[in-house]
Amino acid sequence: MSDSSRYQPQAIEASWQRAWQQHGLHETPALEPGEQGFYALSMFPYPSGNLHMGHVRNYVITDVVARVQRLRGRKVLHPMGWDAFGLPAENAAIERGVDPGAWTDQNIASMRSQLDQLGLSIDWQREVATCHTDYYRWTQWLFLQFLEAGLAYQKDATVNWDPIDQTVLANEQVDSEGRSWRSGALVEKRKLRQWFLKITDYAQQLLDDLDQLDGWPERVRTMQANWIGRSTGAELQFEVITAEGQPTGERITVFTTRPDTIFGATYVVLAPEHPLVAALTALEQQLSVQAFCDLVSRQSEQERTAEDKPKRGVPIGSQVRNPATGELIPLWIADYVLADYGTGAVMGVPAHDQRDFLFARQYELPVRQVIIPEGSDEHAFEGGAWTEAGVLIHSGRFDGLPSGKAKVAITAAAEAEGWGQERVQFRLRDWLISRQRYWGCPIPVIHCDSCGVVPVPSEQLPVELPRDVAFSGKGASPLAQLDSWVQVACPCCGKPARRETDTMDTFMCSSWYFLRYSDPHNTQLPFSRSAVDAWLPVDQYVGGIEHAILHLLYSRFFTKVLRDRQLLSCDEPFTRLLTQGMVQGVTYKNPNSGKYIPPGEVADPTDPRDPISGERLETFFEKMSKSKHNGVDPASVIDRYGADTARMFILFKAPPEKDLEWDDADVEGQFRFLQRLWRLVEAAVERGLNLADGAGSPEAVGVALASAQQGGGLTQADAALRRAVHTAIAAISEDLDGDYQFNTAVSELMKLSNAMGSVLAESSDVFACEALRNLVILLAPFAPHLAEELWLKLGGRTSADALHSSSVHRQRWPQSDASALVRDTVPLVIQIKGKVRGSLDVPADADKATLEQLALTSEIAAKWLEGKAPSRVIVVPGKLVNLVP
RNA sequence: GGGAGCGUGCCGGAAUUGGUAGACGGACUCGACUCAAAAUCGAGCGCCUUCGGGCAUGUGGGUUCGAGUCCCACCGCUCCCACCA
Repeated sequence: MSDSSRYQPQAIEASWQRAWQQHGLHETPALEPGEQGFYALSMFPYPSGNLHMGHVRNYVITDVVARVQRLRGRKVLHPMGWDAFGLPAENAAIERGVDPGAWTDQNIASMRSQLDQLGLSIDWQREVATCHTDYYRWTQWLFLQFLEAGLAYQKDATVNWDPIDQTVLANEQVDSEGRSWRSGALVEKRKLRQWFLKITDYAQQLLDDLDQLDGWPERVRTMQANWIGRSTGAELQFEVITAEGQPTGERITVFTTRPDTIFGATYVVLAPEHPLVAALTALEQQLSVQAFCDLVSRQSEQERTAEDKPKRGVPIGSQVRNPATGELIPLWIADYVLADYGTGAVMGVPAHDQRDFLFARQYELPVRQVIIPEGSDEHAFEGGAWTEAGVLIHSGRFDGLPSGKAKVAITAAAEAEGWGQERVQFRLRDWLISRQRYWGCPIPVIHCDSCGVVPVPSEQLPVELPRDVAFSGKGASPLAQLDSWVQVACPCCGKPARRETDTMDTFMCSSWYFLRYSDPHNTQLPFSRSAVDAWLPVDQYVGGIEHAILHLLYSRFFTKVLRDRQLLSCDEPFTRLLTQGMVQGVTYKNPNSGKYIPPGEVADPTDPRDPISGERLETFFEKMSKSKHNGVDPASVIDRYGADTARMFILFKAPPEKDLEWDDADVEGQFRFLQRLWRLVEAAVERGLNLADGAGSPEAVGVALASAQQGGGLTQADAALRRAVHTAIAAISEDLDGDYQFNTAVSELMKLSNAMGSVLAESSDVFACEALRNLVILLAPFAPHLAEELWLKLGGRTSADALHSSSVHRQRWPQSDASALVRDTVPLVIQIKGKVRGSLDVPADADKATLEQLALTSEIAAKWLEGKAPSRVIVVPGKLVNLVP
């Protein structure tokens, strides 16, 4: 075989990529008024400079979705951009003295060229980078919208301080062990004046509207609902009484979900940070309270919330009056009460709350049972809290009420008597957006001694990041140290004032990028309402599960705020969400030393040994990472097999939402499949088949079918071929509707090619052309370069045709012809008492009675029924007959 | 502790939603071609079997003519949330 007839992806992919680009094949068509476009979106990457397999999987999935929609005649928006602010650029500046902007732009260029090699149908005309002024001026503009709406505010806050990155972190950026999501450092507590967005104003909507999102994975919706964390209960007020018995006039407000247990409250606990602690501490308790508060403030979140940690606290001397019983009960502070949830104060009901119980036992506080199990006089309370609902006792006029009714009755009584009210509480906190870093979007406000916080007038936007900055990596933000930038005249009164030196959390920048794509070059607004309403919401969003809470929740919040500001119309930004699984690599680990061994150093994968010690290695699949040496570089795969093989492999190897095990042998197998397709087409070309002038099109096939009808029907080979083709069309179309099942879609392509391999040679030209035409179009979304090349080889277009109309990617998705699936006889399964005993070929149109007769008179029946008549016969037409003796 | 999900050959995974379990691919075995190897093509490939068949979708029950699929209990794994009052 000569070289020119071999499948060499390297020889075709780059040139097709260039041709598509030159002919603008992926540019977004303009929508007619009222026309519904299709918006396919991948989560945009941070431009680290290196494309990894996780990116590849993400973008390939979205690309297939976009390409299928185009073939189905939809106008598609498929953009890409860069989440380009963030710490790595600043770290590079500190470590290597490079300019963060230049460093980022270089990375963008390099990643973009890697992306281009994948053959993605991205409209690069709409590219955005969050660190460019033409983008971030609008991030600033949007911040001012929040400020104007009263949704952005400053407050002193105990914040998470990352001692390594020298910055404040949002709650969401601190993991369960109290470590920074980025640096891994144990987070400290500091009190600083910070900017917040009032996401809590939208808590209820963000929760309610999850119900609309039936195109989202259930678990993402559940995670968001948990994060928002709505609970209903009551705020109850406890009058403060000094140690000497005098009312102070103050009241402690607690939040509880169990107002029905109020009669069992035997003490009240404040968070150590509660603002009333100092005022209510009795003289003789001051030393111990001070010592305790110091101790708690030195603890990390992790130490404080460790599960098995004993609860600790001290009494502060004052008392409060239980509003239900009138009793005086002690006031404590304890480390298990959190300052920033609820009211920072809880009532202690040891009999009915496990934490309260442990605390009371430790400090010998009284335990009073006020709930017993329904329908029982027994004490369910046995050395642990009884936390279930039940019936009230020792609760005065509420005795005998079940918990549910008691909650309502007691809350109503509290409201009537002025010591409480119903209250809905959310776990969600306001979003802390200030960052004490340089490489972020500057917060566009000016602090003036006379005028206070003054927004930078929108015509002065953007507030540009200064470029002449020294990076030491120590102390405050570089911006704060740059007097020439900080010192500014107040826009309001003209007196000397100071710029805000904090920058925004990068999640701010990524909370609206999908809106900008609809109108990326607008210089008057972040986007026009007509453009954003024409394209939004995103029809299909694809990205990693790691953004299930953060990015997706913030984006939903932004969308709702901007809707309320009349800037756009939709309630939710993302109609359908696909969270793709991780890409895992073969990982070798020495179980004794714990060391990870690069696969290149393992001589025999069937008996993996440590190259130095010879010890047997553990082999497993795990998420690709540098430290585990289990990464596979996309560039090397493309070099060796081409992008189409990589794409097909990723789509075929696992369903999109499941983890994918990268296996070189399987990649090789995928490459072989594409080679088989190539040879199949080569053979067809040699035979003289050509798709020019509509050969094999539905019209041409229709004519051929009509004349075959006159001449006594199709040959067996033609009928078999048509059945294979139209089965594949139906199956693949279904796999790409609703839930995306790319893995089975690819397997259907394989089946079709297998079938064509065996019958194409005996088929007549017109049906062979029909098969080839459909095969190549069905292949196009998955392996776009190969499909385009095969299309050209087959004469689907000639090199003289204009690519932008005659490309395989501009064809129409085929329709399955139901008549091709019809067969004369079908196999009928014969079951005896539910067990399969054989099958018969029966006429496809046989009715139930005929099928029953055929089954009863079959040899299978004779053999298994031994002459007895069955007591029951179940006939499922087209499937089976079950004979029950 | 609360929530979500999952258990199918040697492996990744299919299964028209209650109707022939194991599609498709990988690995492996045999054969053809070759001096040989690779590639390619063909065949086989759940387990047991006295070759009639029997047993098989984590385990044990149940519903049904019929269960991987539905119900109950249990076992195991994964992910998310969690001193949230």
